[in-house]
Amino acid sequence: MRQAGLRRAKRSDLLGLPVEVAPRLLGGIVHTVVEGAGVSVRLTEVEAYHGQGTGDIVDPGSHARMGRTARNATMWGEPGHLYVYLSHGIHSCVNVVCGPEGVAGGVLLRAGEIVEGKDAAAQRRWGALAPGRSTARPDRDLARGPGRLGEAIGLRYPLDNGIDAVTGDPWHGAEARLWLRDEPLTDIATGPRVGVAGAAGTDAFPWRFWIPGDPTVSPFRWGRGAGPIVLN
DNA sequence: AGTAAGATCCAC
DNA sequence: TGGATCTTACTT
Repeated sequence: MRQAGLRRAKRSDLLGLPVEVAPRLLGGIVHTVVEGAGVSVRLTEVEAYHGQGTGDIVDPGSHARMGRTARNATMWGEPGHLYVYLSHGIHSCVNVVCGPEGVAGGVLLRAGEIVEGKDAAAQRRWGALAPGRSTARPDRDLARGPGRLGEAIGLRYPLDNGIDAVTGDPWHGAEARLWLRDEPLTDIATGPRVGVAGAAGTDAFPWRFWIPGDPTVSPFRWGRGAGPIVLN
């Protein structure tokens, strides 16, 4: 795969704080080959997550906020690997690990546009079109949301957790490669993270980054039971 | 050992 | 708006 204006990510590209790395991933591409099917997604929405000891303040919305555990171990490892976790018992969500080894951090891939392998992605997402469903789902929904993106590119918890997206080395029969823009985007929107409880999901942590106006960006919804925090 | 909540999605 | 579905982490 060769894309104009893009280059393969180097591990050093991902050494910084997640909140600094996240916007540089926008417009980049994650390419996977899983069970023989290649799919590429152009990233349009991401979120930064730190950890205990990462940056000036602890990120209360991070899986790594309490320190290293078996679950979040990948977040503490070498940058450029993918931290894949199970959300709500159903969805495999994907992060690009960043920060130096020994420091927790990652960027959640929240949404993107499938630019290669749409048929394979649609098969994974929806299978054969269900009888009685007359209209095909729009391409924009293939990877519009972190659970949908993970399913579209075929990465699964726990099998693919830890796969290296810098080298692209095979990992349990799958491969993943990360491409970055030669020139990072400059027109980027930021705001509070989606589905994150408490102060971590407010403007106190404007760590969601997206490409303004892109139709594949997920719709913003306040977390369940939460609402906008109105300051006096 | 029991339980509550979770970086979500979909249909009603 | 609520149910699915299961892992993790915290409580007893």
